[in-house]
Amino acid sequence: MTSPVRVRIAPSPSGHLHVGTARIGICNWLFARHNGGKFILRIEDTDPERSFAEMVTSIQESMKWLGLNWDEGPYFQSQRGEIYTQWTERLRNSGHAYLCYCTPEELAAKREKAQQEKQPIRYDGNCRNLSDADRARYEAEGRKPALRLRIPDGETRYTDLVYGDLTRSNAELDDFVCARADGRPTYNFACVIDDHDMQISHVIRGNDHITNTFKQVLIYRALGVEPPLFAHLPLNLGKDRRKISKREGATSVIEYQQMGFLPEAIVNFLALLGWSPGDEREIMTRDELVDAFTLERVNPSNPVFDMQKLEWMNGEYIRKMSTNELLERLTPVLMESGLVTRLHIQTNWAWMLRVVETLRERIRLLNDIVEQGAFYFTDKFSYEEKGAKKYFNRPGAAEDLTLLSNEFGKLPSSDFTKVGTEALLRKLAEQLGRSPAELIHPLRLALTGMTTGPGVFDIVELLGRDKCVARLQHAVDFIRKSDQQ
RNA sequence: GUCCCCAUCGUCUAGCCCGGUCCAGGACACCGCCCUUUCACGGCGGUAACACGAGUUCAAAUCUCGUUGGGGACGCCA
Repeated sequence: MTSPVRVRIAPSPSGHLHVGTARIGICNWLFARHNGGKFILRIEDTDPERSFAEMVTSIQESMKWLGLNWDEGPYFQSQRGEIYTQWTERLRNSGHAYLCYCTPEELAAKREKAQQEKQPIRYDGNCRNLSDADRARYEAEGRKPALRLRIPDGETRYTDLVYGDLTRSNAELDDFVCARADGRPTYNFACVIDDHDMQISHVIRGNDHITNTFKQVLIYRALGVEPPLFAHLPLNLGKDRRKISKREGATSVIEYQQMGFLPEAIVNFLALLGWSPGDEREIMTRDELVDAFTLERVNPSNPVFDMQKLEWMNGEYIRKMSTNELLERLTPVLMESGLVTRLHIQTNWAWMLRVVETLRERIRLLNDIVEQGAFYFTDKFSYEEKGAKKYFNRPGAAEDLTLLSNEFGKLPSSDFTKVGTEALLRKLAEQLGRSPAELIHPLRLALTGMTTGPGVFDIVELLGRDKCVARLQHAVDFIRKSDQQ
């Protein structure tokens, strides 16, 4: 690599950071880090109608959350007006562009007509060869002209680092607008100016930009400037095989964050969408990704975003993490649920660690802790209907639980351990001539309201004698009450 | 309508550039068994793919062409 590697991610602040944009960002970031280059953040906010300050903030926060630290920027296109003006002048004077007096309304009408008549949708070249008199007439009407690039005959080609040699006939490309009537640049023009001005070495973006690339190459030529290298990545599709959209459910990184996904899992998963290291590794650390990432290994076909696999991967990361770190990540989730306060977590850290220990291999998302672990923090839960039918709605159920409650109550608290209570229950079962499971299932239901969950004696120990006894008695009351009805 | 791109299990992919080692490997999901107080974790096993048709070749998932299917682009949006 002769020139230094400089890549960029250029989101437009019309919404939160989209997972598609994030994936492109990850690839750019990995490419920069792999090559010891720079990763630049540029905000494409030339359209004030669709640019929101709070989204600029949100995008940056999501980037940071994913660990995509940038070396330069954010640059804002909205603050670069003078630079564009200079280049617009240069383009106008180069003779490669001309003024177009057609109004947006006229053009829209023509486009619609062409579409209805199933004709190619293209600019008709109305203003391509205007005489001075024509121009004067339009000016007299008060029309403000836009600046269009005059596309030469022939064809345009470039070598894509992912898709290889690509060619397109210039006849297929419109004379497109570079500067609007008010002087502001359009996307393609601003993009070229910025990439050149920021000395971007590789433009790595979604393959929906391939058509734009031909146009941009033409701009570079008209300006007499050397274009960067281009690499287009496949587009990740939603389950419906279309460009991932709102209908999909979660489309922005922030939503995944709120669902309880880990940033490292998202980065790992997204990096593997359309790219693979070539061996059979799947769970890869950030460093491993950086080390292995090359454009050559990008698969050109569009992948489908598979949420189930993301969830699996998130679970892998949860299980890999130390319990201490997991608890730290769980803390905000727990607090938000209203189940516990931060103070309670902090003052009971050791106990919390044991709680997390019992749940860690059962959760895939951080948020799963709320539903699955609620019983550790509150007595206010209802009994799972199916479970109650099966374990409570049985002759002798109340008696069994009463017996268990009494025996538990008699146990000195020093013996109220996982081992101690299990031994007690098994002995009791033997005396009753029943299998331990016949007591264990109702016990779990009484203690947690659920039929699934951590080992019941872990729960017993963590809850402690008093809570266990109280919950058993509450269950007995519940059974007697429903028996009366 | 025009143009561009893509095509291996349901999904993500390895293999394709440099044809034989591929009756196609891994992962998710699914199914079964084991472990077990439940669920989960873990272990073991299973179902499942080279879109189709021609051609080149002794030999094609791999090369060529066509068909079909999918995606994208065609804005004074980005």
